[in-house]
Amino acid sequence: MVRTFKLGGRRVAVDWERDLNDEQRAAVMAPGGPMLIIAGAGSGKTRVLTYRLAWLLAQGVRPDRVLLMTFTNRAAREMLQRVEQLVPHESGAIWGGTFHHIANRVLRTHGTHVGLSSEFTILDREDAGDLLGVCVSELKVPIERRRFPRPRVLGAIASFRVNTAQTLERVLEERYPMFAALREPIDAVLTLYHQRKRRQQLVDYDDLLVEWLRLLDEHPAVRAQLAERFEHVLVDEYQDTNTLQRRIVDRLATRHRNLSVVGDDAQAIYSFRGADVRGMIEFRSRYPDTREARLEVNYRSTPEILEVANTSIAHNRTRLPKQLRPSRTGGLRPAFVPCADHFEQSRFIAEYILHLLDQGRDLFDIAVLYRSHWHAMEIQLELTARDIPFTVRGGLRFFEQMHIKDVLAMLRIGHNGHDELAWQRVLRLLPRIGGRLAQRVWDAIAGQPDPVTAASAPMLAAILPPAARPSLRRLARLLAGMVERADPAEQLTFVLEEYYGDHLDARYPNAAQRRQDIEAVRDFAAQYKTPEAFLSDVAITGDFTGETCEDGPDEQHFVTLTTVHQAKGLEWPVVLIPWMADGRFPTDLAMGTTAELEEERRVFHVAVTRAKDELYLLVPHVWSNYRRQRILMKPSRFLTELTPPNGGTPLLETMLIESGLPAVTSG
DNA sequence: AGAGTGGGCCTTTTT
DNA sequence: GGCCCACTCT
Repeated sequence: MVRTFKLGGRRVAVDWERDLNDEQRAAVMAPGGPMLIIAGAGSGKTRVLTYRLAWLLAQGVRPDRVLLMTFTNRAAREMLQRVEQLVPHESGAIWGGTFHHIANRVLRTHGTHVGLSSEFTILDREDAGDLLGVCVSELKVPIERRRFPRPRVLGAIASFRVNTAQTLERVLEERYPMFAALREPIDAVLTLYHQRKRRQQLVDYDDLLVEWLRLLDEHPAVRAQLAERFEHVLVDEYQDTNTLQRRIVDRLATRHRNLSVVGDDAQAIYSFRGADVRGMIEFRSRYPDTREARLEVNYRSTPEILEVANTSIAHNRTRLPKQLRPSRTGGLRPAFVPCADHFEQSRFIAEYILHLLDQGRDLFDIAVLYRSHWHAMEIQLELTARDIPFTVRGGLRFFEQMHIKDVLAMLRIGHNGHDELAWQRVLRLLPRIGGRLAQRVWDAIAGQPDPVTAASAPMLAAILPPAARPSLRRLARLLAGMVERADPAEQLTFVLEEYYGDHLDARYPNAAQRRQDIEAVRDFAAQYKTPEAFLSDVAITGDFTGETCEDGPDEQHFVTLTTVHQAKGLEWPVVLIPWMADGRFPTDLAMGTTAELEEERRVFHVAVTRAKDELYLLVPHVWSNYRRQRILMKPSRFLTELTPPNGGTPLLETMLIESGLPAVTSG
């Protein structure tokens, strides 16, 4: 059945019959109203969302009246591109992106209602931490009560509070009991932090959402305007939304009530960020007339892999029961690989990758997925030693690396001369200037209408000790030259050539690599016309590394190393999961409560369902920790619980490591 | 006084 | 390995 529609003078043809199975088609062609699409891993969730969008457009819905909320900007981009191919329409007309991205867009135009000028600056996590640190020292919190939370932790506490819409007291009791006694000083620090942000027009990630919701709640006219505008609201990865986000969605859908949410409760893995699966499980209680669609046919994995996934997740109590059904025929059984220790584990991974290559696999076919970044350390060393090319997704996000943040800080000063954090950062880079002198310079220029000009005033250097004066003069000249250039790419080139390149050479052994990084940023920045557009995108998304890989001139192939969290939504023919030991996966930090353990099991579920053909689960039996103590590890309970109690066929094939590996080195 | 440097502590997941 | 603190050098 091919239905043809006339749209914008162009005939579009989509074969809804061929491209979709019955389950998918029901979801795609559903009428308006609230709809919950429960989409198991690999069941074509993205396809359903894109075809749903295409269907709506084909029905005559105007693209600019559709809102698509996704978990990453990349996901939005990919879906919208696909929709454009299916149903040609004006590019960029559909609003799509992460909650933070859309919030930024909304607040740049309507923010004045909640006290934000359109020029506000977005703080990333490190900036927020720096500012919190300043607040702690300003309040002179009595640190003799030793364990006062670090700025990072303070940020996490503040974030958890707003994202779950709870009181500070409650958050401390439930998640940070060790700090419960410090509620008052913590509260004082957070209050000061909030005041400082507002006074300087600074907005952290959470503020984007908080202020968006406040805008909708306190300004009925704005809410009416936005709710009227978005005739259809679609939310991806609904299982990972938090209270704040769900409230925003609810407000936006008040007028038309055409709200489609898609997700998989078995893949809810962001509770540490305030997300709550129950939001999805209890969707119907908020929208009693919800239409439900289920996608349970898995197109990705072999039946053997799915059996592991199904058996494992069945141990969870908080879930919407479902069973992934294979569309593929039988393949290899997933393998359990016991290793003597984590060195042998790394060697196995390296050698097995070489073995897979011999069998005709490509490096791109293979991924190593782990629970925490540091689990990959020895593996990286081993792969490097054997010249196996690999890429590490995440870890330090690209834009969070020190050298990238340094040059971005210069651009931030050019965009907003009153950006204190950027000034402090840049000033502290200068020889003979540390935190104290940086503060002194900032105090001198902060009140000036144009701090960049003020910094070049000849008299200013007099406030510094003689040794520090030349570096300040040089910085002033640099900034003055930079702001003469209007677009961000040129500014970056200027900064790199005139100053930062030398700085790198003098300071880092891998200066060439860092220089390349900055050049990559410059190339990325070339698509932006103004520094502001560039800087806010960079602040909200670290979603850039993928781009360099694809657009890079060298078509190099590599194995992927990534945390499970960052692997979500991706797939590989061969997946290796190291550290399948209790205390690692599940991590011992999340084995306290049933809820935590169930979340860990969902992380495992995500990991397993990334694999298409082959899955290897590795357990090192001994771990030598940083104190060189040798610690015995037990196989993960996620593996032992897979074994049928009364002697059925085991789900895993034990794969013993054959000799040929170098002898285990001691110490 | 404040910048630079070496030693001890610990390791979740991220828009 | 990364981060904070205490110590030493200018």
